[in-house]
Amino acid sequence: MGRTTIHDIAKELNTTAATVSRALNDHPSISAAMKEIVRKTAHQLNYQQNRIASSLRSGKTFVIGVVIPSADISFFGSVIHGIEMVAKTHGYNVILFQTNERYEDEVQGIQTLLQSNVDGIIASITKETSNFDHFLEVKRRGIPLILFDRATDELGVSTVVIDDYKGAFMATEHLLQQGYTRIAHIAGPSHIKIFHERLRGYVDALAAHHIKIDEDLITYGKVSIESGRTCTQQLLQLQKNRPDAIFAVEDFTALGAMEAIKESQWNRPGQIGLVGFANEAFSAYITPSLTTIDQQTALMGQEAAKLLMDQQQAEQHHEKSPQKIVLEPLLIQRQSSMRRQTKQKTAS
Amino acid sequence: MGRTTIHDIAKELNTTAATVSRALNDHPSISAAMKEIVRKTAHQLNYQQNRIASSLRSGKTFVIGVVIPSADISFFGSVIHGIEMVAKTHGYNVILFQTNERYEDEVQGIQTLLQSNVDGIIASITKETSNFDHFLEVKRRGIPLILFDRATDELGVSTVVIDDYKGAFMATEHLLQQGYTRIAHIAGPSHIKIFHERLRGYVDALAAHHIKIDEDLITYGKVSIESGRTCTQQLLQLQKNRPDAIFAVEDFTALGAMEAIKESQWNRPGQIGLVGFANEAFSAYITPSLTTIDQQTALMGQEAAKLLMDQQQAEQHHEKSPQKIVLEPLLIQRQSSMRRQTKQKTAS
DNA sequence: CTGAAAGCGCTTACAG
DNA sequence: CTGAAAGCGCTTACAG
Repeated sequence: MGRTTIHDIAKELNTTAATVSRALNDHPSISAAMKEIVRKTAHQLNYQQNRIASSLRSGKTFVIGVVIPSADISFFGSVIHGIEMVAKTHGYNVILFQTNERYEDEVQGIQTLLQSNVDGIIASITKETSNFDHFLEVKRRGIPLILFDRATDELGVSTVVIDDYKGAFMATEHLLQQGYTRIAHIAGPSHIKIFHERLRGYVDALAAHHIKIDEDLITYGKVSIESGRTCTQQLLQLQKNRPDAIFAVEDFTALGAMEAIKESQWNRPGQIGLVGFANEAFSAYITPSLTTIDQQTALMGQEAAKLLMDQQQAEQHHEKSPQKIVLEPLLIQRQSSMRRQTKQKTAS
Repeated sequence: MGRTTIHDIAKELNTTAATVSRALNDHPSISAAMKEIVRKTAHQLNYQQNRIASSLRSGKTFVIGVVIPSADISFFGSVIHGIEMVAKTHGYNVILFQTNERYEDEVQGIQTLLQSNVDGIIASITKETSNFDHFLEVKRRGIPLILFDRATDELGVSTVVIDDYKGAFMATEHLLQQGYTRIAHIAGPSHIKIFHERLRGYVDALAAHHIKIDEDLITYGKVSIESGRTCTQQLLQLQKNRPDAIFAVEDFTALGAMEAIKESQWNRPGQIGLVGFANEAFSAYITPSLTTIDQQTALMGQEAAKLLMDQQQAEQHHEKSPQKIVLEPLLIQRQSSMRRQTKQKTAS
């Protein structure tokens, strides 16, 4: 009864725990013969290292903490998928902590992770967070910290984000290339950075193609299906300069826009172009399927984890200066933006 | 430099680490006055317990391991959401391990979790797994194990599943109540338990309403959009007894069926009823919106975590006999099954 | 190449 | 009510 320890193996072989430990950890000063016999015996006795004991002594836990709003949001589910995949290949485990967008939970999460002596933390901050003391404590302890998506420059840590500006630029340019000329934008609240960036991308894409910005074609929504519908109804009521295409700030807004278009008199395929942003799970399956911008969510997690793994190495040597990784958005072309409705499948 | 330990607090107060430890853990034999001063000092010195050290000594880690195919699948994302929420309120952390449906990864995951001395494991087994030795090892060590969704009776552990039979029964009965009488079923591979249960629910619902089973109306698909489309095309070609409704084994199959229906001559609203299973993210947003069965995924995680928390208590006293929790499926009524197309919104 | 010894930071019987 | 001491299972400078 009771798990096999290195002492059991040592006793079996008439040697010491120190030697067994070194052998199992492939320490260079142990003879090949010794390593061999130790490993064999360990296997025979069904030995499994006690990582807790190892961690306490060595100061390394091989655990990283991930702090996200909710695993129930597909975006974050996909990111932690990427994180865990990379972490695993480097021998690290992942502790998951959800904040549910609450600042207090975030503070508590960081504290628990510090108590657990994690070797690093990857986080996406809550919408509520404006005080960063808990993250500063992480830095003060010398624990590598990576922020993704919801990042801030205030902390001077490495970040992984997607290029919202470029994504919006691509979306708008795609509509132009399809031959649309009066492209409207349903924006989100401008004080939120990602939405502001998407607005900028839209504006600059038009400018780059020498199209004058028409303020009437920019409307500010509340990032919801309902809001997308309402905004679109307004846009379609414009007397002159009615838009012939809409770039919506994200897919749910686009979905509402699509409904409004379908209910309008301009409901023929290709009549009003539409592009969303996010590549939500539903966007491939609605009718018409929605052209959108993919955010490479799993890649985002992988890159964040890779940054963290790099910093694990770097710790020994010298502090690395914070890195800023900006992922390329991907244009996913589907039916909703195609000017000429060619024969296509709904799903793609 | 260096974290505050209980020894630092003890020195500050001219007492011993033992007393500090007891005070912080609210041990009954410590005076209220002592507890008060210890807590104050701990706070002043910014003390945080080292959970690793605590775990090594006490044998309890307050960590549970969760083993799932992938966090990138919305079903599992939702379940781990539920698990983490409950675990947190009980002071437990969650280590996440993904198998990506590979048996070897599952074995390795269980091994890592055992090395980390987790206090319990919640898992959903891979499609590949047919050898359960790694799970038996968990049992042998006396570590509580809970299986959800992909469960097996072979291990004699507690499980949380959804009532697939009942969900299918409800789906079929709903179509009957809408006035459909020739209800077809696109089934999945029958050797997979959940699909077989859904087939049984369909058959029994018809029987309960004295409707004779027509073997021509039961077709076996491959659980994909394409398969749903093909199967539906076949069904609609039946000369006599053409179905007036279809119950699809899951939502992607239903999506393919919906496309086939729309492309057919029976494409008027309410002409052919359709119900899916799973309440996938897209199902509310396609046109028409898809009636389906919700699997209460977050609740599944919560129930699994609650079972595990119960067993943490029980361990001290006596082994609890394994429990089997069967969750109620929820019928989500949307447009695709409505006989009379009343005025409705697309999303609900 | 191997061993003896100390110690990571806690918890907890055993005394008093 | 508090203290002295042992020990959880490892790792790792220090000797030889």
